[in-house]
Amino acid sequence: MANNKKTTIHDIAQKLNVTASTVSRALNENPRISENTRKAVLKAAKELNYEPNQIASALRSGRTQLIGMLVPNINRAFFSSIIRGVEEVANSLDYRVIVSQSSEIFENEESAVKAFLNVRVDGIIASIGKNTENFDHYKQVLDRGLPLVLFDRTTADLQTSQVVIDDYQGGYLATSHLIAQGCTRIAHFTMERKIDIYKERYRGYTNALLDHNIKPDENLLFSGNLQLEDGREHTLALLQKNQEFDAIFSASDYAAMGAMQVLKEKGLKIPDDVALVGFLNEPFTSFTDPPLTSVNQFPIEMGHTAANLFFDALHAGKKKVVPKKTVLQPELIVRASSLKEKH
Amino acid sequence: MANNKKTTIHDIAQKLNVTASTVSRALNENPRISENTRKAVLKAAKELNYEPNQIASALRSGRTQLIGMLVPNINRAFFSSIIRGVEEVANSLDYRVIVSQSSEIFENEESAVKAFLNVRVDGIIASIGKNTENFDHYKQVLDRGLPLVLFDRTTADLQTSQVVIDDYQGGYLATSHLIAQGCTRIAHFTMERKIDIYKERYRGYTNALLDHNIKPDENLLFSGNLQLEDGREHTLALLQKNQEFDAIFSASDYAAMGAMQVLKEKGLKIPDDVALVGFLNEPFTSFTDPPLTSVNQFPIEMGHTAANLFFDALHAGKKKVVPKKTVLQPELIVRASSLKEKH
DNA sequence: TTGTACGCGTTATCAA
DNA sequence: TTGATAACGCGTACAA
Repeated sequence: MANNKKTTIHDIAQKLNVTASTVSRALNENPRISENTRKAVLKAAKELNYEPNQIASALRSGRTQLIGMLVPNINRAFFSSIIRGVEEVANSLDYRVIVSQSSEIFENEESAVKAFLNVRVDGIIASIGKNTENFDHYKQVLDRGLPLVLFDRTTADLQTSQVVIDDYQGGYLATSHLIAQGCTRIAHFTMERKIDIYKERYRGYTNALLDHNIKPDENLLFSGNLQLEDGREHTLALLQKNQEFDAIFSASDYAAMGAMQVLKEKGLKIPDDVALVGFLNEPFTSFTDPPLTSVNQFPIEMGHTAANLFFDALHAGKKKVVPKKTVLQPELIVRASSLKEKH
Repeated sequence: MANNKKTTIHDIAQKLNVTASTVSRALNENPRISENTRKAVLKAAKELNYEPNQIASALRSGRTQLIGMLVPNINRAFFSSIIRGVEEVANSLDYRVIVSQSSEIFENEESAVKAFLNVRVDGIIASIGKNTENFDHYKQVLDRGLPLVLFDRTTADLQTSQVVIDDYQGGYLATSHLIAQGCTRIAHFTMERKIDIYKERYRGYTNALLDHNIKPDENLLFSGNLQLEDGREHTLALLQKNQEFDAIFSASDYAAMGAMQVLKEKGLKIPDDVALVGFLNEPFTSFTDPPLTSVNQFPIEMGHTAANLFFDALHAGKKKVVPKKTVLQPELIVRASSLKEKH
């Protein structure tokens, strides 16, 4: 069946007694072509089962229709959903997405960007690694005039478009909700990093307290890696220090999960004794017992936005547009872990 | 800083007063070159900040170092872990992975494969969509002599390498474990599809019963889409029909989760009244209450294996090797949902 | 061991 | 509107 030799525009040209350039024009919606030859070319192309060679096209035109996408971890629901969002937009415009993951390792991040540049991607969409403090590899991308869009984990050191969610608002929403449920002694689990997102969530938490005339208490603040184990430790510490508390707002669902485990082990009722709110809206949050209230970051929409910003920059081309920063509003998904009976 | 013009092998050649072909050979570990010039070229390349243009190389050599990877859903833990596994191997060999998702829609699957061929990937690693019954697009890949590796969702209609887990063994392990816990009335949730995997799990279930002299009972068998809602319905049906049962083996964690919810709502104790085993080992299984026993499919290892099979086929080149089928052994992860007190 | 010459398939720039 | 020609950057027979 399948021809061993792939047909090229020359084959089509030969068949129609025209030149390859005419065929190329016909295939690329070039206006400098008559409607008749255009139709003839399209017909012949179909007959000969022509498939364009994008590599040759890329070499000549300098455009590969490839987007390099860099994420810390592909098998985290948040990131894979963002990839999905980017893909949806990209594929609809006939672009392909190349994915690499840094695994939060700086060297991987550097080499992935370099690899992207070597395959001559048309641009890069990336989320910065936790421990990255040097951005030269990203600057190289910008120096080459390629679009670079950052999402979620961004930095002010790079003058480029970015999309984040309003982490402050997320922290504020979560905390206000707990206060509305009657909680006044609200602990917070956070992480100390250069990354802004945790600071913002913490700021939202603090301001929500202040706005409701509750004085933030340092004894209720815990910093760690926000993994399940950290949540367990923080909660045990809370209990051991005999701190009075009636709620926990964790900047990550995993640490919230650790808290839930410990609270249940100690016989405390959720949410009546301690109300619980996480952050990320990981898939598992609806499967815990009780289901965990959390902050949804709309990852698919974030992917859509990142892709749109990318194509904006791409189409702007040389004439450097002002980088745009899009801030998405998060949503508090209220579940049983924080919803007290009407009081 | 960054040169606007990217340096090519010609620039290096000029600087060293040699020809581009010499530079090319030096850069490609071609043996037909003296050690001296090789070193000189490498030095000059570094000085001029040379980065190879993989597009030009691909056009000339016919190899893009790109692997097209097709999955039903990128944001399912099982699949994103497999992607991760493939990436690890591929990147270490300087290959990049292009990911597309079919979303279980046949047309997407077709167009993704076509897009892969257009960018001239060196081969494809894919998992077949649920509803796919026509494999012509995959046959085209094979006709072109490109490596094609199928994972998890495979078909006997295609003569190509594949990697699956031993679903039969998974079903057998799960069921035997429940029997060892003293269960004799074990319900099974399955799905009716052309895909083999569910049939195999069911076969494992049946044979485990028979091997322990338990007669399979059709009244304990439920077929659906294996989503949470299906699990709920099946369990309610079990209870309403007043069927005697002391365990449920669900071919999916989601349906098992639905069962867990209903059982708890009805005041039944897990595992004492009803023991519960799922399949997939989704991340959430360790966060449920009680944690859910499940069958681990080692997705990352599956990705490694798929990549290795891919490179086997790639290196075999034209001399069509016999397609290999690798069967990975699953592992039962025993958690509290099925672990009864010693009896 | 190195150079010469050409081609991979397409697109861009002329000129007609 | 179409054709002729060159070029994108690299790899590889073949010759030297």
